[in-house]
Amino acid sequence: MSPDKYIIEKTKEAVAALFGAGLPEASFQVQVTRKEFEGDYTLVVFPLLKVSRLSPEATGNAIGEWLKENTEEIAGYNTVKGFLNLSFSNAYWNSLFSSIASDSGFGQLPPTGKTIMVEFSSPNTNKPLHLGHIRNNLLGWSVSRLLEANGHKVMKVNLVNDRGIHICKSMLAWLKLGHGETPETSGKKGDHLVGDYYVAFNNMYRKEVDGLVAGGMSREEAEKNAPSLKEAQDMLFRWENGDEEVVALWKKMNSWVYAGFDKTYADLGISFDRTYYESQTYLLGKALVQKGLDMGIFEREADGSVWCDLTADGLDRKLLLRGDGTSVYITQDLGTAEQRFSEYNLDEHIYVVGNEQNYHFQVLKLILKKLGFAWADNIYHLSYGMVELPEGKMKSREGTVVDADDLLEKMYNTARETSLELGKIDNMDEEGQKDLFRTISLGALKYFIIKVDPKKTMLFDPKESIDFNGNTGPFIQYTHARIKSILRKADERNISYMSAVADVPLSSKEIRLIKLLDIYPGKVAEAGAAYSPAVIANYAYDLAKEFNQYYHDTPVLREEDESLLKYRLRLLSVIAEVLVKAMDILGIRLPERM
RNA sequence: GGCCCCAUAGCUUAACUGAAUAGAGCAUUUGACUACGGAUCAAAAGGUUACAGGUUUGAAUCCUGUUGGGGUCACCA
Repeated sequence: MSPDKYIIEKTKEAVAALFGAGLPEASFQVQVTRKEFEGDYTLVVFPLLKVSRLSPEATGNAIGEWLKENTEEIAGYNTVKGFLNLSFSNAYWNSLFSSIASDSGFGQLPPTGKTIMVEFSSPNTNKPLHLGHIRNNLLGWSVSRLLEANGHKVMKVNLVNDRGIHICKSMLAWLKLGHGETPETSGKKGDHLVGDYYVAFNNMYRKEVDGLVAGGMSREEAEKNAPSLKEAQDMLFRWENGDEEVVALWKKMNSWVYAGFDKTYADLGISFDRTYYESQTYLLGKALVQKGLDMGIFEREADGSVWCDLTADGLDRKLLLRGDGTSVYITQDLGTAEQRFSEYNLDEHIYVVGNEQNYHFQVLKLILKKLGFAWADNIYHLSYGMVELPEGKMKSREGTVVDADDLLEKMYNTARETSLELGKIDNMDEEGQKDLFRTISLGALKYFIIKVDPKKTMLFDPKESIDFNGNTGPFIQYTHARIKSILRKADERNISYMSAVADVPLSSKEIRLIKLLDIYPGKVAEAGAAYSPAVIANYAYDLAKEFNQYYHDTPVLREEDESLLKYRLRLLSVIAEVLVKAMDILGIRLPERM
């Protein structure tokens, strides 16, 4: 049993024995003792004063004395103000560590039987992925892994927005200006190629608008009537009516984009269990609109459009079907949600989508609830903040968008330069080096993004790139490489430490390390409940830092006492394992050497 | 304007359900390589947790108001 739970249980007994009264669970609060005080764990005694009817000090001392007398594990105590600091016996720490070390599934919580779908990434096919998508992808991936560690069955899905006016714009520009250019002939990655034509369209369009305005038309009129926009709209119409030529072009250009996306996803190390395409789902939801009309919760206007009035709930009126009977974004979201919940019998559905869509998801849940779906409550919008640059928001018009592929390449180069400079891997073969540079650069990027609380707007400075020192991914990777290096040396000396669980005296730093290891499963649960991989990231850093401090003044391999030597090596190996597990949740690999 | 989110050291950021002197990293200053990995460690300095009230034994955390920033309120997705 974990020390904090143990203390709570025993304190309950103490309170009953000493004061003859019981208290609710919430009255018992235990925390790790702060460094500046003597002790391992601290009981907050204030909530217990009600029944003790004594001063905080007297209450703490009475409970401390009782615990010391009546348990083997608690060896000492002191009370400072209202805080009872308890010290566990050395034997207790030894046995706690051995139970952690022998648990091969440590940190993996028991199966819950729940199935959770996580939708993330969800790109448009008219432009390449950028920094914002990276945050989305990394969050979606790590939350999925986190929920798996919490014992859930997780299904990762992507919903590709492959249809609509935007892709028609790229297609149109390609027809007019492309001269048959392909990824092969141009040497461009498919998503970038198509993205370039999207930009080209907008340039063409803007010129037309300016021309019309110069000819005396109002800007508003001009923006609606520019010929290229009309053409794009016509193309969308033809697409919706299955025009073979348009559909063939659409398929061709989308296939280029998908090849490009696949490369970026592979570079990021993420994958999906299923990919949905809007071209196949955009008609879903119409039946639900009819159902809502039948139930009387939706209303049809004279022009045929259908609305849901949410003003009574403090929201607005929401359009669900256009006057011409076609559906809008939310219509298909209603439909896909229903389809997914029934097809996979989901217990929960998480959407990893930026916070600019908070309102959308609020409306979505509310309408589903009004339609009578109990599972509407099991939809969770994992809303994350934007990634901003030092000069402010990323704006495609101003060319400040940080491209995902560019960024990955720059990170790779930085990692290579730094590693080669340090010269520790000169004897590694070329493939091994490349793999290492990739691991380090991705580790840096992923950690940098994931360690920040998802809901906060975060700042990313590409010029300064990303640090490799301090609270960073590479610091944790480095720590792991150091531990592995020590363990390799132990192997060379044929020291077998894997089953070393002797009764040895532990230093305070060793106890701190064991304490940290012990709270890992709790951190996984905490992070899972909050859908926040950042908790795990910060935990891994704490553990790595604690190890570095310990290691600096404890020359492990020089220890002459054999049982102590083996014990310490075993401790290091468990630290390395836990680091690997924690970082795996974040999608970050830890190299054996670097 | 209505609704939602955010505000912590010069910068980037922690702090689970309220708890001890608000933790880190970067940058700055200083110290530690005759090493089991210096991508390290030790130390200094840096805070009225935007502001004003309130609740509480106790508030960065909860409540009210103010200021500042962002988002959203499309027959776009």
